[in-house]
Amino acid sequence: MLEEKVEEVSALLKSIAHPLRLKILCLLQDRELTVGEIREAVQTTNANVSQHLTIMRNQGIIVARKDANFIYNRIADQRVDELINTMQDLFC
Amino acid sequence: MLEEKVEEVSALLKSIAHPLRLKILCLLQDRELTVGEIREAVQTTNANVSQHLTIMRNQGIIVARKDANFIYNRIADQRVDELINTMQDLFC
DNA sequence: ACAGTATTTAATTATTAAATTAAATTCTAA
DNA sequence: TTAGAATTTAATTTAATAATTAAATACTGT
Repeated sequence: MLEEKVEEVSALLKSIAHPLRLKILCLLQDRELTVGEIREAVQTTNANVSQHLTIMRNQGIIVARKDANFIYNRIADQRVDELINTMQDLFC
Repeated sequence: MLEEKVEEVSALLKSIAHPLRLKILCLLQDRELTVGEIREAVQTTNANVSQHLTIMRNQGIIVARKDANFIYNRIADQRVDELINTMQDLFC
């Protein structure tokens, strides 16, 4: 793997390598969810979910769509979806 | 993904999600290498390589074999090897 | 315009991770 | 048995992450 790719991929992994973020990504595998729905599913605070979503948005993994005062989140990068699938196949 | 698995997989990802460690894993994909060989390939200090190897050994990703005063390292978990391959397919 | 809901931002604190340097182990070969 | 090479360990410093709380923003419906 080229140096440049190593940096890119390790940055991507870092943004997935947190229990809450991994959980969020699993929730978003087959649907889009609002911050509130995610908060409800993972049992933490809005601020906490929001901050973790921000990390993943900055990484380009997740995109948000606004509708009224709800923000719907979904996985932006198809490859990340495939990576999650692979990890589930391998480790679950 | 079950809560228990989420913890397990995110811990695994964390131990891969560092540029130096990812680089080391790529180097070890098709062979075993000593600490010195790895240090040479990644251009850092022995201590630094050693510490990163320790992290991956503790995670069970890497095993070491001692011969004379050399320590040969290799990937211990076949699934990690497959994960690296998948990432290369997806992102390289 | 106002009250209420959803989300983000900011600030603080605590925890964990990383790199560096030097000292300590472990083994070999003479 | 001692000098030298390979690796680890320990200690220190610096930096990055995470959670929490409170305040701010953005939008809705009345």
